Amino acid sequence: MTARGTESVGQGAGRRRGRAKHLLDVAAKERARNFRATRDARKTEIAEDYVELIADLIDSGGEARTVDIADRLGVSHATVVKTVARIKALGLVTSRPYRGIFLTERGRAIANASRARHEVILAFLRAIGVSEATAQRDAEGMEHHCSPETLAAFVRVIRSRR
Amino acid sequence: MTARGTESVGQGAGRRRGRAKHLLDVAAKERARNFRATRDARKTEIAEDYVELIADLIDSGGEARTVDIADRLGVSHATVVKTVARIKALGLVTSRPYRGIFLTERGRAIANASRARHEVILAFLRAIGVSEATAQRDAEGMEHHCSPETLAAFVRVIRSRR
DNA sequence: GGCTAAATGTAGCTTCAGCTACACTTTAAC
DNA sequence: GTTAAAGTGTAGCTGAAGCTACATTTAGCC
Repeated sequence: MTARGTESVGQGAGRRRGRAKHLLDVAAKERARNFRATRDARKTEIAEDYVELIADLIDSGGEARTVDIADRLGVSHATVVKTVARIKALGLVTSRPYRGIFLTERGRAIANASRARHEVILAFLRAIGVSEATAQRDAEGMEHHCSPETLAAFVRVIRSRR
Repeated sequence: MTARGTESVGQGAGRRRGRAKHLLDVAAKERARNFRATRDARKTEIAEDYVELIADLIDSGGEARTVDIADRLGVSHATVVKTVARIKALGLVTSRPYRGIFLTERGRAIANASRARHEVILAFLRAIGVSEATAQRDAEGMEHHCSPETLAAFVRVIRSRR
């Protein structure tokens, strides 16, 4: 706060250094928090994508294999191996060499929550008239950035359109 | 397709190797494309966040400085310097040592588009009853994952609620 | 005009997600 | 039972985003 900036609060657009901090900082801090939250979401979304997909594979076919995950995600199998090791360290899955990949209780809980959110967003997008293909695509991206409050609002919209 | 997998299409849930490819692959490829699109979005969203913020700073205060960007984004100034170098290489901004950061025409166009999307999402979230703070937060994250089609649907919802 | 604090830039590290290339197991077909 | 293809694992690279620590430049104040 030792800014010897011009305290001339009549800023305007032309000054070069020293801005009126104080008030503006509040909004800035607020925004920084939002960006931070988004960045944090970015870090967890890959883990969520994996457990959600693994749950799908297990539930619909019996087992989750490295190749299947790689195919569905569109990445190389080596990337899958590495990422699975990471989420294993996080306690979300278990695996033994050359055996399949399984969810821990925590992993299963996250997968279920993820899937529920995904379904809500998908249903919501369909409800407001978005085409199936686009809904599928956008839901994948939006999924990790919708707070419970927003999801609740989505549910209200879905209900109101039925 | 030299898979000597059991061509027994009556798959079920118990088999270990060799799955019925063919039909299932279509859905898998489709999904892979969605994941790929989301990953690609992830790569561009930081660049978009930067140009959008730089545009805001320029428009509302006259100049975009490294510290201001760092403050607003909640990252260290070193990170900003590095990222600005990257988006400069992409042709979105210009800068000279110890001088401010400015948008190129392309950068300005992207910033404008980004801001427009942001505003639509914000208005939409407010319209369906999401609180201001949450709307601000979620808009930040959703912004990069809404296709034009979805945005158009949002606009329709906003209109229908006025 | 000098001095000092703020701003900026640089160096070098970490983690993560992606890749290719190569090595090793499993398993299914014969 | 062998054997070769499919699947899995490992090594080592890249690029991006983040950090801290240190060096340099700028500019406001006296």
